This record gives sequence, structure tokens and C-alpha cells, in this order.
Amino acid sequence: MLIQITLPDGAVREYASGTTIEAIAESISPGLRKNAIAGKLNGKVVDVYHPIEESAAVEIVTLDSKDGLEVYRHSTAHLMAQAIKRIYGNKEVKLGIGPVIEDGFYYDIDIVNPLTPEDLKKIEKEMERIIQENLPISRRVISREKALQIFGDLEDPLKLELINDLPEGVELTIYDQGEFFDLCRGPHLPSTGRIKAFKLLSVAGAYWRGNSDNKMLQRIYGTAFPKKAQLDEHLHFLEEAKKRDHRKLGKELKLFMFSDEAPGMPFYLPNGTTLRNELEQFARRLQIEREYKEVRTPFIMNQRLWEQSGHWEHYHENMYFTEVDDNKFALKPMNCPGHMLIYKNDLHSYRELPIRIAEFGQVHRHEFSGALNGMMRVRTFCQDDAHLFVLPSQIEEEISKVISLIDLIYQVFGFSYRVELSTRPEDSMGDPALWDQAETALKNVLDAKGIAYRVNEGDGAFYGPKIDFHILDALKRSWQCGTIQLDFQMPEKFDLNYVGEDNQKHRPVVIHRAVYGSIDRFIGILTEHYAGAFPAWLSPVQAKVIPVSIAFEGYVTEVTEKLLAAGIRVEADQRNEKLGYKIREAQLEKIPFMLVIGENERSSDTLSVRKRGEGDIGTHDIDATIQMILQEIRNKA
RNA sequence: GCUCCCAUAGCUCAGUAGGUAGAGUGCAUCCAUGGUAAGGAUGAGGUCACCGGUUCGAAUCCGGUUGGGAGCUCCA
Repeated sequence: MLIQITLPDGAVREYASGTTIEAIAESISPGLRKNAIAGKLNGKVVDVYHPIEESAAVEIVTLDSKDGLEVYRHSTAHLMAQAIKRIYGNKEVKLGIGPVIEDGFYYDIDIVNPLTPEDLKKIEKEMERIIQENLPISRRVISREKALQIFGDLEDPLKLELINDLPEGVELTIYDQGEFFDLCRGPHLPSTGRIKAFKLLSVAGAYWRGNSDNKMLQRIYGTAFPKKAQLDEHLHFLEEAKKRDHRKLGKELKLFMFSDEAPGMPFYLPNGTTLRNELEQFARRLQIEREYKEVRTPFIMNQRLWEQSGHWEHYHENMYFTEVDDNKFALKPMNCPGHMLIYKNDLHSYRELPIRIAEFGQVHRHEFSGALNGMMRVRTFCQDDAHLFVLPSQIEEEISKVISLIDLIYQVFGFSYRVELSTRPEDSMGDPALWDQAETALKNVLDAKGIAYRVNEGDGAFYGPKIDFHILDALKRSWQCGTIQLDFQMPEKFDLNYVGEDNQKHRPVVIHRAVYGSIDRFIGILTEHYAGAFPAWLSPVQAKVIPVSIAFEGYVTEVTEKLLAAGIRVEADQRNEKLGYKIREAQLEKIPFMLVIGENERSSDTLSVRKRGEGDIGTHDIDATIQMILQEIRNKA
């Protein structure tokens, strides 16, 4: 019987029923057959050996595609599992799950002895051996009973649990390669010899199925690429990313420090304080232009306020408490309740709304010790927070304005970002109908602005749905920074109201928003983003005056004072060192402008300018240099 | 919080048979007075994170505590 196969280019070819992806690839070209590692049958990824009984749309999957790479990495995970079983014993190693992730794969295993980096090397060697053996990888369908029997014989409780949890009617498959087999949906490469370049990266603990009530397994991370050069490039990227680590750069550039006396709480050194002040001032100016009013609220407020706001119920495990004069107080984990009190301090008319209250609010949250990570995850941080009190009819316009503000600010840093809409979580507060209304409002704005977004079902805050802005850092990790949250609950809890046109009381709606999110974390992200070479407007020291020798002290002082008077953050390096030495040091400090002074400059009232990233850009007179630096600062480039 | 790893001079790190510590850099002093990424000499600087145990003797071995790292979980 003949069947018709439709290829991606629209061509239709006839084959005998029972043909395979492999055979179809071969019929197209021998090269394609060599490169085929899987196929897509009506959009579903399958093995190259998969028999095709009926007419279908078929696509040959090669390593160049995303699907192909995933198959490749998945097979590498199996290869690793096989190597581990060979080394440590078939029954001694219990396999959990071994999925493909962003830049590689991992496998969770249960094994008595903790694995060390030396073990990883041993496993890699064994993996190489199995590649040499070029074992064919084949698929077989088994019944649920048979699967339970096989993994029961293997004494592998993890796989048995997986099998038992698979829904009825699902086809169970096992993939074999030599003596090794694994329960797996597949598909996989045709044989182990197809794997060319891989590397095991690290081993760490991971709870079985991500639940801390379950047993802790060992997770081995690895990565694999079709070509050695690609693997090398990836490993090189990881090295480069390490050099940009904000914890390392923060120390080197003296931006901030940490102390055993306050784990997870950053100390800002003078350089970091300058940077942070610039970030705050930048946001502050834009907010004033947009008619926000800035406030400050107490760090510690009575516990009953937090009970009223719902934070006690939903958030107390992350809060710090204290007792003073027999009264219980809490250190604020969020700024909203304070802003609610400010709103209630006055009677408001509908004519006043929207009211936009902003605060650079320092909050404290008790994070797990194991969750702390430099500036990225801390226990006290400053939010560039604001609460907008609006009429229901103003919701969409106000949200639209916030989105524009966020976009404007991110553009200055050159960040690309992703937008996510998070909907009602399980422990939500309030009427589901209000939630639906709020979610619809957020969707409307995003759609109207033509912004692409992903929906995260159930990931909203307990008081309302939110739009989150995720930026991508140098390590390609995505960080949630900006957020816009709609809140119908807080106005209820605090009995907020305004007097309407009808002279009656009405409920305003609250919009929470942040752009940097955490200023502290934003500084961490910026440090990695710029690799410590901050643009002039953010640089703690914008210019350094460097004399060729101590003979020019007077002129150096004169120049320095002129720059200071122009508002430039300048330092003079009057140490009795050689020019090259001082330049090297300023270079390591990543200072944007070095102003070199010697006899030529003094006698002509000029400066020799050395610009970061460009080198010596020649001699300029003092005022022109000042203007050039000021221009660069203003440009924020 | 949990699992594994780590903690030596301000910083980056050696110290791999248990015999009370070393380099580079930085710092101080002196010499050298210089033109775009490191001139030379001398010197100061350490309860080897903390507490306890084993031992004649512990930076080194064992236990605990604190802090850090890689993850799990949660979030900004």
C-alpha cells in the first residue's frame, strides 16, 4: 500500500506504508539521511526508526533545529545515566528524571555516596567509551504491568512512582541502548555514537519532584552540543559570565560589601552609594514629570496594621517582628499599607484622582539563608515603589502610562525585556468576579499597546493580578524587575474612599508599580550587564586627572577644581608614581575619562584625554573637555 | 530551611605524610622624577572564621556553630 508524505516545502511524495523517517530522509538526499536524528510526524517529534503507516506531514529533524538539539541533549542525559550505572552499579543507582533544560540537561539520581567533581570526570570518561561503542538506541512499547515488573525488578522506587502517576491510556515506552534502558517518552538519537561534544558541569542536591518533603536526590547538570567548537564557545561564555559576576566586581570596584553581622544585607560603600543615588535621581525626575508625589513611611509599624492588610495571613513567614513597650511591631516587607494610611490621612474628591504616591521604600523580608545571593537576593532592599489611587475608569490609561515609563527607563540601559501576565493564585483574596475584571483590564492594555506577553496562570499576588517585566542579564538569566499590580483588595481592607460627583463615597482602585523592582538587585544586574564599566552618568568616578609627574601639582589642582565646579565627579591622582602605573590603575577602576597632564598641557592650558574603550583621543582645551564629559553624562550612553 | 562543597595577611591564593605559616598584590618608608596598562629596595601586617574533641603536638583529623558558594523551594 502506498501512502502520501507531505514535506515542509509542500512537496508530496509516495512511499510504501511502514516506511520510516530514516528512509524518507535517504530518499531526499544521502546527506540528509546522515544528518537526520529524528523526525516530525504531523508535528510530533518521533525517532528516525518510527514506522509511518498512513499518509502524513513529515519533517526531517536535524541537529540544526531546536527540536533536534533537544533530542540530542536528552540522549546525552541517557548516556550519562548509563555511564553512572556502569560505574556505581545497576541497582545501586536509582534514576529520577533526566530532562532537557535551557542550555543542557540534568539527571536526578539517588545514590548513596555524594558525587564529587572527580566522579564527574570518571563519568565523562565512561560516557566517551559508550559513544565509542556506538550502541544503537531503540524504542519499545510496553504495558503498564510489564513496566511495573521491570522497574520493580530493578528496585527503582522513583521510576515506579512515575509509572504509577502516569495517566491511564498513555503509551509507555522504554528506550534501550546496550545493557541500559530507561523509561522515556523519547524520541532519541539513532545511536550513542552520534553524540560528539558534551561536558558535565556540576552536581547539587535537588528534592525529588521539587518538593522539600521528599527525599533529596543528586542532580548532575551537563550540556551537549553537536560540534566541539560550539561546546567550547558555550564554556567560554560561562567563563566570561563568571568574570562579570556582580559579587566579584562589586568587591573589586568597591561598590558594596557584606558582613557576617548582617547576612543578606548589603552595605553601600561610597562608590555604590553614588551609583544608587544616580539611579534614584533618574527615576525621581521622571516621576515628578509624571505627577507622582514622593513620600517616606516608617520601617516599623504596629502588627495590627499587617493583620488588617492581609500580610500577616499571607506573608508572616517572611516578616521580621519586634516588641516595644508590650506592643507587637513588624518591620515592613512592603510599602503598601503605609501608603494606604497616607491616602486615608485626607478626604479625597474624585477630582483629585489619580493620586500617585511614590517611595524609595526600604523593606525587610526574611529569605531562606540558602536563597541569599549577592545583591540579587537579599533580606533588605529598596523598592522604587509607587501606589496609584485611581477611579475605575482611569485604570487602563494609568497602566498604559506606567508601561511607557518602564519602557523608557529600560531603553536607557539597553535592556531587552519580556512581559508576563500573572493571574489569580490559589491563596487569593477577594471576589473571583473582581479578579476576572482586573485580569481583563490588564489584558486590554497590553493588547491595545500591541505588546507580546506570556500568561502565567496562578502566579499573581494574593491581592491582585499583575504584569511583570523580565530583563535578561549577562548570564542570560531572566530577572523580574518591573511590576504592575492591580489591587481591588487593599482599598476594601483599608476602607479607602473618595467623594464622587454624586456626593457619595466610592472605592478607588489601587495600582502598585515598580520599575527597578529592587534597586539593590538592579545594581547587581547593571554591574553584570556593563561588566563593571558603567556609563559615565552612573560611574562613581567620572574622570581622573593624572599628571605625568609631581611637577604639575598646581595645574592638576586647578583643572580638578574646574571639573568639580562643573558638577563632574573627578579625582586627581597626585601620587608619586609613573604615568603608566597610574593609567593602568584607572583603567582597572574602569574610569570613563583619564585626563593626562604634563609640560605640554600646562603650557597650553589643555588636557590630553584618554577615553575608556578608545584610548588616547588627543589634546583638548579644558572647557571643551568639560563640555564633552558633560555631554556624555547627559546622554546616559 | 534542606543536600553537597568551601573558609589561611585588606585582596587573590600556595601550604597534598599532623611538628605553631608563605607568595603575589595592596599598605608604610626610602631611592628613582617619569608621556598613555605594573621602576627598585626595605619593612609592617595572620589567635589559619568561631567553639569543642582526638593527639606529646592541629591551619591540617573529628564534631558543632557562623558565614559564603552550587542547587532545591519561594519571590523583587
